[in-house]
Amino acid sequence: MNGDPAFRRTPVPYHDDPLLSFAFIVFGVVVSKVTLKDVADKAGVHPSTVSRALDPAKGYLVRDDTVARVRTVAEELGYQGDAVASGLRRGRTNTLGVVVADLGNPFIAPVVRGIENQLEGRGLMALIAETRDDHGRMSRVMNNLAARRVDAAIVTGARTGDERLLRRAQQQMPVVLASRYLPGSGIPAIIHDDERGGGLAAEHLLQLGHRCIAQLCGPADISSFYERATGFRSRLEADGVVALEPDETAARPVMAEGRRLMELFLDQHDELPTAIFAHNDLMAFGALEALGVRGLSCPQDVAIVGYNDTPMTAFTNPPITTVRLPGYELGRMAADTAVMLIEGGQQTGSSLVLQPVLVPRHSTLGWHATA
Amino acid sequence: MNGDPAFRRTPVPYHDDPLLSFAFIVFGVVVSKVTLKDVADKAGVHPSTVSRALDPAKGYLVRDDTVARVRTVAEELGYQGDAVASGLRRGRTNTLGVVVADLGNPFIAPVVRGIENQLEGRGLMALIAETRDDHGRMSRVMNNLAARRVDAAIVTGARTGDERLLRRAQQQMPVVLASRYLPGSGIPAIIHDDERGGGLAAEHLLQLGHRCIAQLCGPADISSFYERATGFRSRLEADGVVALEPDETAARPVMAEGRRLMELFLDQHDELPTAIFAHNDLMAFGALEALGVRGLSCPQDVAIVGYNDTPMTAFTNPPITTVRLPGYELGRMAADTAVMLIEGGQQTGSSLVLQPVLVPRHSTLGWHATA
DNA sequence: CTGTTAGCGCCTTCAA
DNA sequence: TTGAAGGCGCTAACAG
Repeated sequence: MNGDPAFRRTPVPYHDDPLLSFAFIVFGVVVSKVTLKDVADKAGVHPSTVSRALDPAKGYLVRDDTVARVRTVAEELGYQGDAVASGLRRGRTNTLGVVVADLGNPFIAPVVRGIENQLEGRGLMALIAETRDDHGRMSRVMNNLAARRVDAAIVTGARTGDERLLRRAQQQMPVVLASRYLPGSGIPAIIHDDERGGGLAAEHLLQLGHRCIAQLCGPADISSFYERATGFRSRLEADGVVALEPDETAARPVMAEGRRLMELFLDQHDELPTAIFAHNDLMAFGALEALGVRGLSCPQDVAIVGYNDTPMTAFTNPPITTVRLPGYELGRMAADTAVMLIEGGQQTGSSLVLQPVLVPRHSTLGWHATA
Repeated sequence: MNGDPAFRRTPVPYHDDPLLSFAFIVFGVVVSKVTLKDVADKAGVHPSTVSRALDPAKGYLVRDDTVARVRTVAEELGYQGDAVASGLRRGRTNTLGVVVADLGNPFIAPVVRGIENQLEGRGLMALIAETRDDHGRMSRVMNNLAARRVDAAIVTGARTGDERLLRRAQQQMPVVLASRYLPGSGIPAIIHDDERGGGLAAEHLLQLGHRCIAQLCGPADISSFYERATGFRSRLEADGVVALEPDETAARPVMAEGRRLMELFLDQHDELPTAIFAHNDLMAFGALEALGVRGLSCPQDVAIVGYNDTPMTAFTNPPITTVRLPGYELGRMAADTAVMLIEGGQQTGSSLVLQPVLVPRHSTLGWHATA
């Protein structure tokens, strides 16, 4: 990598070979842009024949030896079909938009992975965009996807305020919500049962004997956090326990906000709760930090439950009890749903709901009532 | 979300309004596909005028009031430009391919994030693909990107065996390597100085008094692991210490392989090393597990150094000493380089190399010589 | 400043 | 089984 020539890419008319319409200069090397027509000319057939011969779904229309000849010529010329032109003609780009709130959130990686893995093999690819939980960005992103004529969009970063936007987007492409949904919007969604997840967290803490319990809530305009909160509260109430909460919810479900809410709570309440439910693992770590600063330790002084089962939670100090969500599966199912919608399949009606599992670890199991 | 009507998307000729060439049925609602021509007709101008009026870079060619009128009509009709058609005509898709080895590797998230954030605002978007370190997949992915006429590709998942493939890909689009590079290939790369990173790890351990030191190596055909190994070895040798190694390297840089190599090492060597350098944090955790199974603990029995400074390493048990890489920055710079190449800029010559930093934590600081 | 013309590369009628 | 024709939606080049 020393002193490479400029990497130019200037289209120039190519005169030497009448077969080749165009050529490019790349790294100083002339490279042909071979088109269907070039292949057709060299093979002595019409471009449409080449098109048919090279399309697996249309190959049967062409005589076998013609197909073979065309294939050979295409190979020789290094023909590389143009998906853009094909997309324009067919009205299909074989591209999916994937809209996430935060690429840095560890929960999102398996989801994207599930989507990508499910798309691969079908010739589809994912265009990825990050909204950072910002409505303006969401708007721009959806417009951009519409302009690019993606065949469908999978949105994992929806907030309540985005509903109108997303319904409008639906007029241009199928939209599938993943992980976060918009109740009553009619937009198909693949989600996890967060009300149940919140309930599982509550039940676990109750069983361990906790009665003074707090929760640090994620943004209330995001379905998954709202439902975690509700599920948690109602399970506690069933046992006559009231969930304590700081008087704010997190602006974004990140570590810094977990820390801030924990501090806020400690400032506002004299009595230390014996257990805390943080709405995701990131916030749980923030809470952990805030406790540490005040000389409190987990699980001796306070038990903590997180959410998501982020890969490292098993190895943290202490290992964090958390609610595991099937992120990879969720991604795969969202991709499947999108593909089904693209192909005009029937929307079966209700959202698909995946079930969470509680994973007990030392952050709660290590706590013992000091009575 | 109960009993939504089928999500059909059938193109139908639209007769009621002669202005509108086409309409679609989406969710049972007829939605127009408004084209430039529709806007032009309604505004009483020629399509090219609309095209110019709506293109920020060409707007100055059109009289202000015409621009205003066109804008209004476009708004009224809900005109949404077609980036596919535009791309075909202009020979530019405003799309970048981003090829990663493993979307699940926590190091990759900030890189992708850096790329995406740098692209956003320039109207570019990233098509993402995962190779899973598989040569066949890499081949298919690069072909797919070529067919889609991406303006450039950023490849973070390159292995030595992919060199020919990627040089061929360069004839169709600019290629930028990120994180992993191919020495001598002439393909521009943004990397981190892994030889230095390995050296930092070695130096740290030597300073703490270790003399019996092992390393668990990542795949040798990936530049970054190869250089970590070399940098580590040579720094140790400078102090007359020979790096111990199991007789295999990891097939893939993942936790399971870290565990396997650690076990292999323990089986092959009678003497327990006092410190271990794992080629990334994932492998470090694998090693930690393997040690735990044999009743050994870190840092009391063995000190461990990881690599990457994966977000959670600060919170693990024990917190892991690791080498921090500027992943987000690397992504941004790779995107910048790609954009520069797209715009025909000069390739400045050498690769850009970012510097790693050692982050000392309890996994090494907690170790004390038992002499 | 605006209109005309001519495709970009492909695919899908329709006709032979 | 193949060819001819036309156009997807947009934009660059050329006139005026």
